[in-house]
Amino acid sequence: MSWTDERVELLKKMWGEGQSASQIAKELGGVTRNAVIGKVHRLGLSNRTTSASAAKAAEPKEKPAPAAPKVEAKPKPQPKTEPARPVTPVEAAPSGDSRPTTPARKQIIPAGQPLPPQPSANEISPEALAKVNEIEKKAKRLTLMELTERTCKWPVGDPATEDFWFCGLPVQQGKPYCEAHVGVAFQPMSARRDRKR
DNA sequence: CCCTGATTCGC
DNA sequence: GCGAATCAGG
Repeated sequence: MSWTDERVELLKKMWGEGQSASQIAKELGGVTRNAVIGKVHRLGLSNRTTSASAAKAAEPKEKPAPAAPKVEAKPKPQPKTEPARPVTPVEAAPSGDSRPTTPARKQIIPAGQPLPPQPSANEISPEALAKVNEIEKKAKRLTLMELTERTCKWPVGDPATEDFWFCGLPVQQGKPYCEAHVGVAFQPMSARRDRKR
């Protein structure tokens, strides 16, 4: 793959939006994050005020200084312009009953505790649900204590019963859930589709 | 260990 | 110009 105008443009756009090099590379396809980073540098756009390493490479080992005129004409302090960040909606806080929806919820009803009606929770694409049902078979079934940064925090079952655990599969980068659960947690809002059956 | 970006350098 | 390898940090 080569850096066509379109690809470069997308690169610029995404980079500007604060997307990571790996995400951009993934989106573009055919390139590695290294390629993206390399290109970013060549294009001149580099440090965004973002996480991770900001400017550590600020001290190269030794520079023979081949008469580098220091062509830096960019007195750009810090526009302090927070780029529109994607923002991650929820940080699953499995406390009490605050679960998004319980897909594979069994028909268990805690004695005397009728579950509150879950209105619009059934507007999830069948595909996504099916996917969830599948992965839940492989779920690590972790307890609250076992959850880590990279374990899916999707709750399964009812907290009031023994049938309660967290997915625990590897989370999707940056999200609190694994891929499958991200799929049902963050519905584009129009996964609507009338299956005629 | 996961991830991040930065730099180097042979191609 | 390109990007893998490497580096450096969180």
